[in-house]
Amino acid sequence: MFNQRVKIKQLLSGTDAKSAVGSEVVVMGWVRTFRNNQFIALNDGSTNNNVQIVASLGEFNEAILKRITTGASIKATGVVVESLGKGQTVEVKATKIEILGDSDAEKYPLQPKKHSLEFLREKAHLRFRTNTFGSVFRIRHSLAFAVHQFFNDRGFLYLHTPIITSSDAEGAGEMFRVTTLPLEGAAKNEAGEIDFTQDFFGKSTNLTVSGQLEGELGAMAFSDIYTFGPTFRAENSNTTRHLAEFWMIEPEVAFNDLEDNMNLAEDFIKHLIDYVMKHNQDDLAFLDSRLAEEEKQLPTEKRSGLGLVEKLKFVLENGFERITYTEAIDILLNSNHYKKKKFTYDVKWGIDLQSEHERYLVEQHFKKPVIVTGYPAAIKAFYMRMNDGCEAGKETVAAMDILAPGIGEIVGGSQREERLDKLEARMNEMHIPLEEMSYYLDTRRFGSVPHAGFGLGFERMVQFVTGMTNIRDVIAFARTPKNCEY
RNA sequence: UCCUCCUUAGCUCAGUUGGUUAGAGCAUCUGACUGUUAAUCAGAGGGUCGUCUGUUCAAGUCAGACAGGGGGAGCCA
Repeated sequence: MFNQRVKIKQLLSGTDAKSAVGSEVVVMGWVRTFRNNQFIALNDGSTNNNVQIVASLGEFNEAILKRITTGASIKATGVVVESLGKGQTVEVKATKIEILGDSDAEKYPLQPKKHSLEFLREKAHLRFRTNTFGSVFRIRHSLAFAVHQFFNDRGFLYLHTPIITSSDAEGAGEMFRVTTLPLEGAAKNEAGEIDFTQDFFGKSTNLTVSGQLEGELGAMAFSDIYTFGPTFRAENSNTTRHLAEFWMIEPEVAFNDLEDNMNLAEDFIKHLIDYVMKHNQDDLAFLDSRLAEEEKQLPTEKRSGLGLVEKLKFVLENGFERITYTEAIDILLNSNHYKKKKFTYDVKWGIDLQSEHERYLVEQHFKKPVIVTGYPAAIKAFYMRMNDGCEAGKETVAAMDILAPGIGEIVGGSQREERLDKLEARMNEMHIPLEEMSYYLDTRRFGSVPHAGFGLGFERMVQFVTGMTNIRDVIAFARTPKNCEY
């Protein structure tokens, strides 16, 4: 057996470290730096912290030492000793060092210094080896685990909704077509259009933009379900908050109303933060200090004031602000910001809230996450439940968006329209073909119940917890317009 | 898709009102030193200044087009 190593995280962890002193260990990993021709900072990705391997002078031949370069992989055998130097409590005094894989120092792109995120983005296959991305992706892993833990503990069923779908009724965005038809010379029908009956599925198909509709079907049998999978949008969005391929979590719960839905979403987000704060302290501490350093470069008025860990703690300890859309509009209209005409987009009842409006509410007015409910029906999707007793022309739906500082919309959800007649009327109004959605309407025909759900953009959550400002830096290999490397 | 900024050594960046041989730190190589923490010291190599076109006696510097990237907006998660 080759692998009898101890993971660096375990080797360095408080109680284990002391008790290991005097014992022989094998560690394997990649060289971060080699200082003074004696001290190897070795990392294996289990933690942000490096273990220091000491190659005492004169005990190793030059040929081996020359090959200990940044990026090289080594296997070191040695004895755990209390460190003579500062900066670490224990270190490994090497008795044997084997080079597993050389790394030409002249060609290896990563250096023991700060690189720009833009540069590292172009070296996406190597950036995992940096402190920043190491921490980001360990936290991403923890968040994914915490998602399943949260729902599993609450008796939710993890429903795998399809990635290829034929439904295009939700209108959540532009879709990627899935086809095996040839690009040129595809069969045409009598009308001169491409004949999709000749296609693999016998109809036009796309990559999913949301698992919600299928999720609702599951909730109508299992009561509580969630999905967690990749989602695709072919929108030409070039921003720090959008990806063409991203991961989304969509719980759907029978018998929940909008308030239950909000409570679930708030508990969920807090659970995710809590889990990471308990399990990724080193990573958060590193990202915290990284952000603090970055903030120092900013002019005072642009600084956020709260450190990353402070921010997460604050969110954990305080309730999310809950306001209606109508209240939000009033707050905006009464703000000095509005009176001084500082908004680019006008504010009046009926508009969709613009980024600048959301940012004002979250970052200036409330300074905490805000849940906005009761949006105008005209700007929301067909499946959202119509609120009763609305003034004519001011119909609202039981929608809710959670807005987070620095990210904007992190959750979008609603109580669904469970009344068949109302749902059909709404679909007709919005020109959604009832026949194609017959399977969906069946849930309202046979034992319909009030139910609600929401979607949380996983990458946006990772952004929020890590403080990374560009969404391309929280997914391993980002897919964005004109960019599908690796 | 729109607005805006950027592109100079492997990396991060400087480069004056257009002017002769384009600079620094880190990295690399050579040597010295040796309990270092992005080690230090001395020296060396390394650039068709994003691409193309134009203005000019002369372009890294001015203008235009294109490409790539950043930030913002829209669409949304």
